[in-house]
Amino acid sequence: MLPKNEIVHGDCIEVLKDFPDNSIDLIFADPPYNLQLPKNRKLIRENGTEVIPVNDEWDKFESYEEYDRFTESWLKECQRILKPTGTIWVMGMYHNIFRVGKIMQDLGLWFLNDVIWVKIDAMPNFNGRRFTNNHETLIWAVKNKNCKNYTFNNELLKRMNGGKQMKDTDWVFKICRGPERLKDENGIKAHPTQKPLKLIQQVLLTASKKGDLVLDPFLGSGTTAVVAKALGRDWIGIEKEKKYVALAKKRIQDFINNKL
Amino acid sequence: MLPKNEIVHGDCIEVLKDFPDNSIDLIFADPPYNLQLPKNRKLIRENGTEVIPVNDEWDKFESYEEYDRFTESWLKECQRILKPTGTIWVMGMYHNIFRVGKIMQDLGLWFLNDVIWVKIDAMPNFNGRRFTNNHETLIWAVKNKNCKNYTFNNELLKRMNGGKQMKDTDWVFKICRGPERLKDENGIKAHPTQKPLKLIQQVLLTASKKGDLVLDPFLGSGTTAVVAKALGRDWIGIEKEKKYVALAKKRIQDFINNKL
DNA sequence: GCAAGGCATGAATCTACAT
DNA sequence: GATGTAGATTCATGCCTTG
Repeated sequence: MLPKNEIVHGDCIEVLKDFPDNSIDLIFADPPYNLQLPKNRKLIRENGTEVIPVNDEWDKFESYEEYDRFTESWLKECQRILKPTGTIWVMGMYHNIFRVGKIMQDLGLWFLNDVIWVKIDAMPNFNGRRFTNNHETLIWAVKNKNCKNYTFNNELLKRMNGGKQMKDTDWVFKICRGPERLKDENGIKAHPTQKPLKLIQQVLLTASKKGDLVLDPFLGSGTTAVVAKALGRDWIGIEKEKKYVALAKKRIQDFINNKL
Repeated sequence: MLPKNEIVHGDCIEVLKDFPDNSIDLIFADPPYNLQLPKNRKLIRENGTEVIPVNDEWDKFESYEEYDRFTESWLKECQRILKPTGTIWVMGMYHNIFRVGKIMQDLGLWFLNDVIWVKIDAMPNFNGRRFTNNHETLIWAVKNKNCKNYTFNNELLKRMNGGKQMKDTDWVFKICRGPERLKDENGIKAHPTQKPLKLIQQVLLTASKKGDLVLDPFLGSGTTAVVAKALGRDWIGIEKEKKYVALAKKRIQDFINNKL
């Protein structure tokens, strides 16, 4: 039925179709951003090193329409399986978050906040033709407009914030670099978009309780699973790419071994 | 032809239809967040408290569609009249900005940044069920993907930012309160969504030059006109509500009188 | 051992110009 | 227009080497 505390290898839309209605407490989704980078262009730093872009096949879509169809499909399933007391978090940046947000509203998901993750140590804008991209947006929503009884750990958040109510602009975290960043056998980043543990931790501390069931339909490097495990939540991760399934499995096992 | 340095009283979509193609250097738009339909009108008691209407009758999906049609109409005109070297700024918050952003992308407008205005002195969230809303989002875009020669005053921005490249999260300004806030004869705020001068000033300093022509299709209290005048830009303002036309006209005249 | 400096690098819708 | 090549451009952070 529900494969708790496991990674499911497969297309998330297909996998989600087998999940029962109203069964998930919290969904964290970091879907493909549809970056649309120019082809055959390299970005070289002054010191001669090359910026490795997100160029994976999973981020490529033929058109806005195709991206929208994909987005609506997985969001529809997520909405269906989300409990009325649950919440969904969807993360993105200006390439995709506006499309995603409109589709969420059209499905009837009801927004609670759009939270700004202000990045520390983000990459500068090299050519000086725009502002530095220094944030990502997290849309936080309930299943529909009538859902009022969702989890929001206000007192905990206030304690974490020096006694003051936390703002949608108070999420300031480092990007994932250094020892936390998973590397492959060549020392290159093993996943192009690994998210920081602290960011996901903030999501789970905000909107879930111990024993809740957390779903990540785009598990990637497995950050959500590790954080859920650490915080005593059950979790389900879905990942399409076999190599990332293996990466995340090893990561989770390493985490458990070091913990015990 | 182009009513420079004037306020045009009328529906912005109708007014914009008479403007020639490729004629505006910078558009700043702070569109309405809610539908202005009669069935959605809010009732305000004499003591200022709000009568909450029964909303169950009207179809929520229909209202989104109505808002989307309106949004697409004015954005289409704005895109048409924007110079290939110009840029458009559209401001909003989570109620509307995702819908607006998707429609902009669908029209072919090409995003440069989504800038976060981090508010100072924003209202707290009283019931402790969400994060405090502490920001608004400004989408900054060019007419289409191929437009590269837009104005971005990088050197000025760096000087304003201590020699460092400015980030999309560096826009921290107070909300419009105190003497800057226009009041009516009863001392009540004369416009519900008056924006701070410094915010609009940052927009114009970022993406326009002296002598450029700036358009605000939702002029409201006239902040854009005042800032444009102060910075030596020409401007056009469109405003549908007669009382706000009068308010802005007086404000601009007061500004000119005090300046001279 | 400690301080200073070199070096790597991060979800990025690069720009200008020639062909 | 589309494509290819050369050019100009950037910040914070942490690890590691050097002195």
